[in-house]
Formats: sequence, structure tokens, C-alpha cells
Amino acid sequence: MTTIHDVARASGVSISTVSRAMSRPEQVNATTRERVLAAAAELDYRPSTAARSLTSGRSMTLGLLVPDITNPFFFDLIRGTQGRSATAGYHQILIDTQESVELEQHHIAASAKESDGLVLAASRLTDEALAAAARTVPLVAINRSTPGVSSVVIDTPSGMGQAVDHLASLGHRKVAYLSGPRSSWSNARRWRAVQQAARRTGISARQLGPFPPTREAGAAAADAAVHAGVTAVLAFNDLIALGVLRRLFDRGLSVPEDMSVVGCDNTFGSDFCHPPLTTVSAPIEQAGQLATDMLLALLRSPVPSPRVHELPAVLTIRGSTGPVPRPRRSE
Amino acid sequence: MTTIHDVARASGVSISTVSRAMSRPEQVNATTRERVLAAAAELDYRPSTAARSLTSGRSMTLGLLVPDITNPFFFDLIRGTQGRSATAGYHQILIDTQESVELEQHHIAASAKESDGLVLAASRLTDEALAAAARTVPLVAINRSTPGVSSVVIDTPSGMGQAVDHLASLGHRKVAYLSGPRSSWSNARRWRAVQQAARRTGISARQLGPFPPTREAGAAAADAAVHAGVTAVLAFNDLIALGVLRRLFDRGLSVPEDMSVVGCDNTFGSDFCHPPLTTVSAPIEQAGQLATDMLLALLRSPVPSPRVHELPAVLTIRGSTGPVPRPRRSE
DNA sequence: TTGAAAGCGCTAACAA
DNA sequence: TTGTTAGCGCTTTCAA
Repeated sequence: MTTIHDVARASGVSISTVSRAMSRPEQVNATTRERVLAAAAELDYRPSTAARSLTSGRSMTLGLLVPDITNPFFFDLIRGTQGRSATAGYHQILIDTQESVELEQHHIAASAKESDGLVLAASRLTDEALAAAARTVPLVAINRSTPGVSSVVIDTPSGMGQAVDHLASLGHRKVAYLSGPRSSWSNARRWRAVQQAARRTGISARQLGPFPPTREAGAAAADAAVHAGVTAVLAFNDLIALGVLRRLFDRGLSVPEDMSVVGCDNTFGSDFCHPPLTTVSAPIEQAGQLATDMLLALLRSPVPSPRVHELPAVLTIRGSTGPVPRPRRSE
Repeated sequence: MTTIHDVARASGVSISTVSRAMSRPEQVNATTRERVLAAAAELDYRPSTAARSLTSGRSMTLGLLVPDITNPFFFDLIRGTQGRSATAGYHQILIDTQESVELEQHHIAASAKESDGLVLAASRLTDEALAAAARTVPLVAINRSTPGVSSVVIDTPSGMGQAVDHLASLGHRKVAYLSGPRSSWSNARRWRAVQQAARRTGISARQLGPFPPTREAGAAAADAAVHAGVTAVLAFNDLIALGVLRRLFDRGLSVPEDMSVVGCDNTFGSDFCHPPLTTVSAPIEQAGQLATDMLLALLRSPVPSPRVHELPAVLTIRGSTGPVPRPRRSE
């Protein structure tokens, strides 16, 4: 393996000059620099990241923690963060915390050593734990805001409010919110938004669940909704909504004729399922990019004061919502 | 930050004893060990990975290179590799090579320093380049086999053959293969399998494309297929097939009444699109797990001889294929 | 079973 | 502008 010493020898300079030529080219004489760089290229020299991070204290690695790697929401996020960290010359390590608070805690503590900073997606930590973590390692949270922590928040609640308005204007009077995980901050916000909009429009909204944010759980959610006698459901996320669609179909019910369905996030698949899902479009990839940019900024200038960025989300109406079913008359 | 020295001081031993207590507990006296471990826990000591990898030469990191992070095929793969590397105590770094040979080359060379090994998904490298890379760094390829390189290959070609049989038995006589990227090894294999099966069953198969493996490209593919006058298409992957479905719908054509559509891989979405896609089910997640296991084995015992594992893929028939349209009679 | 000491490859004062 | 040198935190001989 080629080391800095080999390059130094080959170009007839000291190792510090090589080091400078690599890291701060402007600090070395142009001709020397060229000679060193040529030798380095010749020998195919690549600085050891281990040694580099040992001395510099920086690993040029960013961590992305997601609660469930199988959820398409996080795919979009991964795209966003990966792109930005790559451009900035950082590697990204990807960690699945499997919806477990303990695992998340553990990985935050562990990653603090390997990464220069962390992006936490949909953290399940308590406010205190999250704030404490933010004091340990530079960190930006996505869809999880708490004092003392920089974050990017997607305003899906307002989209959910729009969805309730939409349903009300279609004549629905009884709707249900299909709740996501209890520990999800977004879930609480969405349900609150649904309640407020329901009050405002004078319709009745109840909560069903909680359900795991998966397609499988959508089946149970669908049954619960039918049993509750509502004419429309707003799901915590598209995955649950997709599961609802499937279960309703299997039970011989039509969407939106028998039941209207609204998803949330507009993740992969929600536009080509059947019928296409009315959902709240969240700029997830952009959120990932923004969070990475904020983290990068944090690394440059240690925390002036935590920032919270809110990204708008807007209702996208597609085929899964329609007028409330009229009571049939026998002919 | 707590270092090995702090723990040594706190427990009244030398740093080498602390080091041993952490890395090779059996080499240190039980009572001493307990004392050291207690002190370490007390001080919340975590060995620096940088220092560790500098001395040990191992980074406990595995790299996963994918050509396109937005392709659902790779999501399933990420799941598989991530799970296994996590269990083995390795971090995973994720790299998007953006379908670029140069970027792939670059990242392989770069990652060789940071990672202990690499999983290359659908490598676009030439045989020589790939074999050369494998000599540089422990590596397992997925869906890309070449002498001297360990790999996991999913037998989608045989599934494609089954698909042709299936179409033939439905009465189709003219089908098209919607080609993926030229540099894709899988693409060549699939097209060959389609040709062979077509010859065997006595139907005509032609190739259309190449098309980028995206939903967007599926639109162009659909138009090309209609223009070619075929009654069925077999797409390089589900993404293209999904795009075809959409385009056909937009053009007012029905699937499978006017055209049968077959996808490949059975990735997320292919079961809930409309109509559900007949496709070749590839055990992608399992491939990711297997590749990681093989890589881990490689790390333990340096290459006995490269292994190739083939995983079976089987045709899954759903709603997007049906009998060939009968010429309508006017009534 | 333990400790002393020599690095691993690099960066960053400090001197020259 | 360049070189010398002292580490960064750890692992690993080698002795004791």
C-alpha cells in the first residue's frame, strides 16, 4: 500500500509537504506541488481515511438513521441525503433502527464516533433524549421538532387539513383517521390537524388504531373503518392507505364508491395503485437534501442556534376520493 | 472524550490490558477484566474506530454500490445487505454510481480504502475491470458474473423463458422484448432467454430499445411496441413495465385485452398497480443477504476460489397478461 | 497474566 | 515555502 512516505521519497520532499499538497494545495509552491501531485498520481496514492480521521478528528462520514428501511418514505429520503453528502465529499452510512427506541439510542451513541454528523429521520426518541443526543453530536432531525434541535419538518398536517375539507365538500360527515405508531411525532400532529379541520367543517372524525405503518396493517385498518361505519378514511401514510385499498377490494367494496381513502406522503406507488391515491404530497427528497445541507452547515460553524425549516405539503387529489355514497333506493 | 488511557487509569492497569479486555477478553484475568469493563462502562468508553482501523487495518465497514438508488430493485437489495452487515457488526456505506462506469470505477478505488469489502450490484464494468477490481478488494457482485469474481446471480432468464411459454400458450405469436441498458449484463441474458424460448415455442420475438430502466422510459417503450404491432411485451424490469401500463392506459388501450405486459423482478408496486403485473419474481432481498454472507466469509478466509451462487426466479402470473386479442368481427 | 514500547499513516504546530 | 517533530487512540509484539 502506498503511503505518504512513498510519495515524499518519490518526489524528494518531506511528508508534511505531501500532506499539504494534498489537503491545502495553495500552501505549497506551484512547482513542488506539481511534482508531488504527479508522484502521487504515478503511485496511485490515496490518503488513508483512518489515519486522516484519527488526526483530524473528522471521518468525512454522515449517518442516516431511519426507523424502517423497508418504508418507501425513507427511500426518497435516502436519495436526498445521499446526493447531497456525496457532492460534499462525505460518505453516508445507513442505519435501520427498526422502530426501536433502544436501537436508535444505541446507534446514535455508536455513530457519534464514526460519523461527523447524523440525520435522524422520524426519531422515536423523547424530547429530552433527542435534545441530549443533539448535544453529543451534530444532528438534524427530519419530521421531529423539539427545542434545541435543528430540524426539517414537512407540513403534512396542513395537507391533512385540506384533505378533510376536501372530504367535507364531497359530502362526507363521518371520517376516521387511521393512526400510525404512537411514538411518531408526525402521527400526533396529523391527528390533531384532522380533528381541527373536522371541527371547523362540522364533521365527525374519530381515531382508529394505532396501526404499524405497513401495507399489512392496512387490512386491519380497513376492517376497523368499515366496522366504524365511516364513509372516508385518512391514513397516517400511503402504506396503510395502500393496504386499505387492497383489503377493501378483497372484501368486494369499491373505492371511492363505498369508501373514500386518503393517504399521506405521496410515496412511490401512490400514483399507480388502483384507484390512484388521493394523498398529501410531501417533498421528501427535498427534505433529505435540506437536512443534509443544514448538517453540513452545522459542521462548518458550530451551532449558532438550532434552526427549524418547514417544507409545505399539499393535497393531491386522485381517484380514491369521491362523493359520499348516497343511500340506495330500491327500484 | 474518554480514551483507553482514562479507562486504564480508572482501573489501575495498563492500556494494553484495557485493549485486551475489550478485544480479546479471554486473554485477561477474570477479576481484572471485570474491573476494566466496569470502569469502561462507568466512563462510557467507546474505542475510537479510526484508531482501531488504523492499527488493525479493518474498518468494520462494508460498501454497497448500486447503479441507481431510485430504482426499487435496489431498495430490496439494501434491505438484504443492511440486515446482514448490521448483525455481523459492520456498518454499511451506500454509494450511488448513477449508471456511470467511471463513477463506479472511481468509487471502487476510493472505497477500497474505507471499506473492508464491497457488494457490487449490477456492475456496469467490463469483465476485465471487474476482475481487476476483485483483485484489489474483497468483493461480491450481484447479477454480474465473470471469471475470478464471486457473485450471486438471480436466474431471471429462466423466468423470462417461462413468461414466453406463458404468452405462447395464451396464443401470442408476436412479442417484443423491451430492452434495458446496453451495459447491463442481466439485460443481455434476459434477451437471450426470450429469444431461445421464442424459437422453442415457434413464436416471433424482437427486441425494442434500449430503454433506460425507468418508468418514464416505459412510455416510449409502449409506443414502440404498439408501432411494432406485437400483442405482448416482456420488459427488462418492472419499472419499464409500469411505465408501459401507464402509457397504454393514457392511449386508451387496455391491458391485457389489447396488449399483454410482463415485467421482471417483482419489485415494490408490481402487485398493486393496475392491472397487477405478471412478472418474474426475483428473491432480491435474499440475494443481498447471501452476497453479504459471502463477502463476510471472504473477509474471514481470503479467497479459496470465487463462488457463484444462483438463486431461482419464477414467473408470477397476474392480471397484465391474457389471451391474444381475437380479430373482431363486425356484427 | 500483565506492561512497555513501537508503530499504524497522517495532520498540525513550530522552526527554519 | 519547507522540514522536523509530536502526537491522534489504538493494537500488538516482546519482555517480564
